[in-house]
Amino acid sequence: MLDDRKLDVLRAIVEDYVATHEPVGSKTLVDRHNLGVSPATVRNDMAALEEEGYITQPHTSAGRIPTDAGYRLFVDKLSTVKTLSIAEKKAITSFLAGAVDLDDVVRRTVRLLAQITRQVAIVQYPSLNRSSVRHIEVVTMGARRLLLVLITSNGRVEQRIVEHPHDVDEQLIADLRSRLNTVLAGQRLTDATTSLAGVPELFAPGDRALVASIVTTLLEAFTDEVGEQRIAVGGAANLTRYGDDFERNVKPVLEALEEHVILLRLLGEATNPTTLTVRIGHENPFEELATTSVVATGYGSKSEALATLGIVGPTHMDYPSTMGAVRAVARYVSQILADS
Amino acid sequence: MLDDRKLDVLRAIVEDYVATHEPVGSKTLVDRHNLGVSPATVRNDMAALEEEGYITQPHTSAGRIPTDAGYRLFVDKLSTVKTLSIAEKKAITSFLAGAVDLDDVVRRTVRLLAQITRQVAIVQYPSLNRSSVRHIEVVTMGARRLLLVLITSNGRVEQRIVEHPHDVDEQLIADLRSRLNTVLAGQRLTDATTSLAGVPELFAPGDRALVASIVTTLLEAFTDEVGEQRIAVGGAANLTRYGDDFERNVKPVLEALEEHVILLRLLGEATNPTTLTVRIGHENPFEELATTSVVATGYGSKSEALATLGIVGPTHMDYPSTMGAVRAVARYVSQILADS
DNA sequence: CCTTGGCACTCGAAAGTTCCGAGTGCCAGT
DNA sequence: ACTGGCACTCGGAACTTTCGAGTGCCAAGG
Repeated sequence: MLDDRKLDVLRAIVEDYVATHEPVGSKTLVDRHNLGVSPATVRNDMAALEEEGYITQPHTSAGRIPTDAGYRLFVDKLSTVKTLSIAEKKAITSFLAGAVDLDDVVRRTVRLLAQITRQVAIVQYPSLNRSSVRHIEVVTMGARRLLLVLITSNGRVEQRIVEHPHDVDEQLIADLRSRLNTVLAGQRLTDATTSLAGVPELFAPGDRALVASIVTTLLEAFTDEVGEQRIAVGGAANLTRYGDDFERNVKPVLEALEEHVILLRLLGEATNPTTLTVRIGHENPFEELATTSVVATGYGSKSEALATLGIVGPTHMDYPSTMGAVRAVARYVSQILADS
Repeated sequence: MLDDRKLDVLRAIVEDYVATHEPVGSKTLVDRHNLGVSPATVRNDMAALEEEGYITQPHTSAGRIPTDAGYRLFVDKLSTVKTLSIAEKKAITSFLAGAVDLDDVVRRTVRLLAQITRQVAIVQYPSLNRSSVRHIEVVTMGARRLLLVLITSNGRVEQRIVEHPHDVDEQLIADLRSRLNTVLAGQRLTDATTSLAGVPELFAPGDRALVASIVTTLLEAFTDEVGEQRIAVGGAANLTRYGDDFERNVKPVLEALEEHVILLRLLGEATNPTTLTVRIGHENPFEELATTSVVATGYGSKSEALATLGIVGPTHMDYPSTMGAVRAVARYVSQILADS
């Protein structure tokens, strides 16, 4: 039904449309891409492609543009992910190498991804699901306030403030600090609940109320973190290149960028860093983003994804380059994180 | 030159134009606002106002719109900052009260500000300039890596990783931790340089290289932080309400939002929380943002501003309401921070 | 049987035209 | 000093015309 030449024509249409953002007709197509046939032949092929639902006409007498299905076929069968140039790779590593801490890695990654793809970039912070407790610090802040600091194995730091009714003995704090660390050090965050259960009983009855409230806050911090899933976004200015029809294309994306819950659903499950997820137009779970595609992948260790990163852009994006960039960035970030 | 009625007319023009976004003529003006005079009289006044540069005509036969100077006069002399309703105030306090840590306060503030002003909100993280060292933690991460955690008096936590060539003795770490805390506790970040200078000499010659590198990293963290000035941004989706002329109005703002250095200059110096800074159109330091106004103010303690927050929006915004909202949010955030 | 040149046809976009009325400035009258 | 009246301006909306890229179909040719 769809022989090789028809597929060639589809590929040419996609490439042309992505480059020009204008419906492409049979004449221009044979001019620009050297398919060895006449416009009339191409017309027949186009009719077949339209029949199959891969391309469509915006209005009766105009060229064709790819449908979501057309892009899908293009991505799956007709294109190969473009690898970056050596210069680009170098730029990536050197840009990421300057990061001073985990937050900085994420910030730099977003910026980088936005710059090289020229799209809106989204990076999920590494999840704490798999991480464990490195250290817990308890510090007094004024007479009746304590600051809890949680340091996790992947370098993330969380803090919580605990208020308490009476003044607290420094000795008690020191005691608490050492006990918490003994009990929790090396524990998975998800396992901490059981370990913490017995802690209050180790203290004198008069102190138990305070200790219990600290333990509760700590547990909250653990579960919050496991669930919360922070996200960084960048490159929103690239939305201005979407072309016109601002209301339909740009506004929904801007709105989605504000809602991290939506972004998480867009990014989808963290995949293995070698697998790219591409969601084209209506394939993504939000109707308002029907003219928008998502290219995402996991990052983290080779075997196990820590979190997801990706880009959001118009369906008529340059998939091979974008996919190459996303994949490359994910790899290099994984490398940086593995090193540190 | 400009009697009271002319000023009334200017006020009416600004209010009308802000409400409708359409040039306003003498007839409609008299209809909507009950100035007790005829359109002809208003026309004369308008001619005078135009002469003085407060209003202008987009084209010969259209109504007038305020110039930047017109808005300036309106803000300075013709309007009073609108106070929020009790319901709004309650909503603010309850929304901010749920914050779990400093980062969360900032995130919530941005969101809140964006929502009630329906503009793009910008919040600078509290500066460390005035803050002091609460605690320093040194934790081993694997055999050859140390994590430094700096906790400041205003609850901010910074982290740095230090690599080192040989394995490190736990005893040395404990020693280092206690000495650093002894030397630094309560010190202003800006004063820390001198205090830290003598620290390496307190250790055995063999350990001094390591200690020195830690001290250096710590100092870097101090100065970085004092200089860096992090920023949170939200409500970009409100840009879609700018009206058309996307390229001229929206694009530059989106671009500015990516550049935190630019945002800092836009926000300007932190002022006392009771003083609002309003920068209208060309008054702000970037030509591309000539159609954009900034409303900002400091927040922090009553006497001393910690940092700045504000909004960015089109020059034709509702200044009284916006200013009221910005001021109210700044006050409530200050209160929250003072409490914690 | 697939390909091609030819041809009549379609229809959106761009350019041109007309029309309307909100808005203006000015002046004479109260 | 204010007002009603009046001639004038000119941008925007609505309509018309023109243009040409693009199409589908068909008959002829390898």
